[in-house]
Amino acid sequence: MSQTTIALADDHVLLRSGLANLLRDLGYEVSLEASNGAELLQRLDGKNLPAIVLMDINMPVMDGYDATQILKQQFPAVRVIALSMYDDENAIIRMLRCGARGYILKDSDPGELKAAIQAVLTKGFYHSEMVTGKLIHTINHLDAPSNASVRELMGLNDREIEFLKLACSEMTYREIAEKMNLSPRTIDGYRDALFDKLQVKSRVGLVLFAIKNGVMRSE
Amino acid sequence: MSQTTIALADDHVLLRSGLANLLRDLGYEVSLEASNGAELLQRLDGKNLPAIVLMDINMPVMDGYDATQILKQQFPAVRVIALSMYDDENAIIRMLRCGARGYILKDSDPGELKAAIQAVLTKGFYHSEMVTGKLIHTINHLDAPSNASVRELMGLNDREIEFLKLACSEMTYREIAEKMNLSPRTIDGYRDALFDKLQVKSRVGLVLFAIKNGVMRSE
DNA sequence: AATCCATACCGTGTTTTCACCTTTTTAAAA
DNA sequence: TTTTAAAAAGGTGAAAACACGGTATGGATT
Repeated sequence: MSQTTIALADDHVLLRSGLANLLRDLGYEVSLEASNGAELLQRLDGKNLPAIVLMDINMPVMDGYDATQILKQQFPAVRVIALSMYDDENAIIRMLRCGARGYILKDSDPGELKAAIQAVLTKGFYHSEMVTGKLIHTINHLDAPSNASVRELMGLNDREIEFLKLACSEMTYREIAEKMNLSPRTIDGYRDALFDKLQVKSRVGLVLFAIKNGVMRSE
Repeated sequence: MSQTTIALADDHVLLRSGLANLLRDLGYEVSLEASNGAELLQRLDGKNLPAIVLMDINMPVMDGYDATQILKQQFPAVRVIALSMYDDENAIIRMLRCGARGYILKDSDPGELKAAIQAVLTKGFYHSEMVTGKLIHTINHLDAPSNASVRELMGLNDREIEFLKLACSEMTYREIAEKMNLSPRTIDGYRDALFDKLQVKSRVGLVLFAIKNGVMRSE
């Protein structure tokens, strides 16, 4: 069985060389070293593709996100493992969305690097506990705040929340008034109260607030 | 150190009893067995709370989703591990969103059950490879339609998409015109064109469309 | 050169939205 | 019963949004 080939994309020369050495020690073949995403893509010629790319995120010219995305659609067989300095939640999610199969920190120990590579080769992905934890956190906290919390946080009452929901539609205030069995003037009052409470100054502001806070999702 | 107490909620008597036995064999104390979510909540009295609840999802009267959600806000200290027959992606996500700290299948082996319990006790969560895989899949595929698809589907051009993004703010059209270096009249034109293309009839409609189609999320 | 087409732009008029300030109604509290 | 507070409703005027029917300009196309 032939050796697993790996490509590197990282703008820090020393880190890149060190990493290449380490990978060779681990028994892999480093077939390509690029200093940014654009160079990597340009030097991949379609044949002799690496099995895996270790991709830095922050790189000049073209960063890891874009490079991964393009790589994924151009050469779907090549699997990307993101390589980053920080365990930033957004970075992780974003790289995964771009198609990365794994995400490891630059200060991981060689054992983890090898584990990641092997997992990606055999199972198709590698996700450390750190990544999983962040993922769960995102799933849970990206969850829009409930109506209850909106009520409490912003001091909105049932009627105002009902109005807010209706404001997130193409109805005019007059039509909303009808639907709520109130005078248009009363609706004016609700609107002004919400403008004040939510610190917005237009109906679009109301809609954006409602969306951001998950006021809509109830029905 | 006192024994870890665990509560069970499952409508299948046999499975429940078997599970209780197994847990006792593993060294845990089973303090409560309920046949559905409502019964569980009703029999938790605030003191003598279990450290962990093994929660079935499909139960009569009140299912695992609602029970977990209520439990979470009523007794945040109690940690829920979901227990399910199927590795259904939506079920997993939904239970995690409801506040479950772990998700294991009913046909897992006792070792995994114990691992899950210990992980939840010590780290606060347990997520098997199966769960992580599903999560990644969701993150990648639940992805909102891209700008590209909006462009294609609705026939919007770059400038229109740029306008659409700005329309999702509290700026007036006049201000948007300034920011885009165009006359307010031109903006009128963009608006009218979008109203037509997107089949909406107000600025709120534009905002709702943009949100629904993920036009915003780019920056 | 004439035509087409897309983009940018203009005029006018109506409706809706927003701001500010006042009054009536209702229901609970003193 | 009077007081008080909140909800509902109103008047007015200015700004913004919307509708409709046009014009000007600069490429491509023929």
